[in-house]
Amino acid sequence: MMLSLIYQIKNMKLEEAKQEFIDAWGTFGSHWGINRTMAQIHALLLVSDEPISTDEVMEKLGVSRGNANMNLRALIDWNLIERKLKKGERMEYFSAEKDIWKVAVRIIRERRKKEIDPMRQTIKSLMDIDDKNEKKDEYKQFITMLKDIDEFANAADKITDKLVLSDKGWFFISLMKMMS
Amino acid sequence: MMLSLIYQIKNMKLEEAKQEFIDAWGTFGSHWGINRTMAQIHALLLVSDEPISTDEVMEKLGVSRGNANMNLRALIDWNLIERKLKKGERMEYFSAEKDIWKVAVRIIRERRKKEIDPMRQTIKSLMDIDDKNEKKDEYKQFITMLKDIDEFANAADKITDKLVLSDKGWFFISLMKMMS
DNA sequence: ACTTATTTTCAATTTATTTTGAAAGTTGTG
DNA sequence: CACAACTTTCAAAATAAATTGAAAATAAGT
Repeated sequence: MMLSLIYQIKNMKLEEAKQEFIDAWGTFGSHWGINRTMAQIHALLLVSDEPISTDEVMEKLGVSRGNANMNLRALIDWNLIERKLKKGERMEYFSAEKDIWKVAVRIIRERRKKEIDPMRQTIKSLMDIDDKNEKKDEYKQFITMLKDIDEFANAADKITDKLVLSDKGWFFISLMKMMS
Repeated sequence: MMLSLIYQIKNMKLEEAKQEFIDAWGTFGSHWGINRTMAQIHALLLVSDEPISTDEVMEKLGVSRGNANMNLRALIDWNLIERKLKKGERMEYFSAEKDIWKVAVRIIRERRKKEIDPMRQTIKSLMDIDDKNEKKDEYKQFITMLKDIDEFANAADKITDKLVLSDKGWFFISLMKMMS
């Protein structure tokens, strides 16, 4: 009895820390084009040992069923969490990928899809404008700028490809090589 | 006379392309935590040979004076554009850093300030929670996760430091080394 | 000190994004 | 197939972010 009280007290800080982590991850996420609820659900699942149901998400984060559902689906799309079915139960439970390396890689991949790929597409199409002006300085400058942007985007792509394709140890070795 | 008409026609596509670039950069920017007007002003200055005044920005982008002013200031804060004074004139003109390498580095630096630094700060403070629980699995797992996040953030920091400190050629060489 | 040109500020408005909640849809079970 | 258990959808409401515009502040010239 006394023991369980102490246990409660001891546990307090851990629970507080987890809560703070959830909030921080939510704020952080919103700076990264991930909406707050989505990031918070993700954080909640990251710190939860057991798979969690939609109702638990609603309760722990105080959000509506619709919101919980939509963002759980989005997290599945991003491949950050997965559906877990408990035998005998119909209700869906969700658990997060816990390997932070994989998490980061998947977030980066999604962001690239939204942020870099469309820009490269546009830049590429703009470089196709007719070259009757090729002698004009203004024209040359513009094309040069587009090329430079594309070159940079290409480097960013290369790095993220590396990231996406390699495993953690491998990437860190490459990184060290690069830094030396 | 005829010549100037042809000149107009020829120039058309370049101007169209520039306009499309401005729009695209605006959309792109908004995926990166940079508001549309800020990104569009930046694009406008990137494709403009001559320094441009607030009034020209307002006219070319169809935005209010307040908006133009605020975002021009923000771009100066980010070190992406600078004030140019024309002798004899009181009005301010602005011109953009044209070196895309530098532009990218500066954007990355600002984004890191907003997105990575505060998160690392929080993670660090969460790792300080009392370790009376050190034997508990749940506690250990949580701390391990925080450590992993920090390790990843640290790697991201290292890469951007490299980026910020090196010049373009140097960085691309490092990149090649890394890729090999 | 006054006038005029220019920039800055910021409360109010507009626009964009997120969230709600209840109805509609789906699925498994007797 | 009817019911209950659960999930999905989406129009409406709430919230957050960007933009306006006009007044206040600043600076330059006379």
